[in-house]
Amino acid sequence: MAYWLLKSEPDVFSFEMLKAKGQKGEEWSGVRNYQARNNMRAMKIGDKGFFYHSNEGKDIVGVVEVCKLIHQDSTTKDERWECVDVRAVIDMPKPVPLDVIKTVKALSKMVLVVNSRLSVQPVTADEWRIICDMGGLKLPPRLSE
DNA sequence: GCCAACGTTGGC
DNA sequence: GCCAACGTTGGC
Repeated sequence: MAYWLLKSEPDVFSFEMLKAKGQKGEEWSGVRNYQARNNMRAMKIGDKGFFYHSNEGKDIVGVVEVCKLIHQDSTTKDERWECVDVRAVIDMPKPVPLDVIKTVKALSKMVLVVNSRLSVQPVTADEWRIICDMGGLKLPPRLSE
């Protein structure tokens, strides 16, 4: 299984809003960047991702999982743009801020740090474990629910 | 609000 | 196919 990080501006679409969608989750629509889309193409059902609040908060606030594979983005007819669906899994007991992440040497190669503009990015298993730990998640969410 | 970094567009 | 111009993102 692979790990990811999804960014959203909380005043546009926050983790709270995703939680309100329940088990059905929501389309991760609106991505108009090939790299980000290609990352979504690589996602499998059950893959986990961090939910990051950009602009406001600038912290990882929760964990999501992929609940529907890549499909046409319903917000456009342009066939280049596709997306997956994700649902909220759990809150970070203690949100992990970007400025703290930047102080951790083992996280200095994170895409979030190196290329802050990519809205859907891969996370390594090591990065996943470290951030879950920092966020007070006792153990990383299980490989399958 | 500014601006650096990045991606996309389009003229040549 | 190059690259200048432009638009957007997102940290600060």
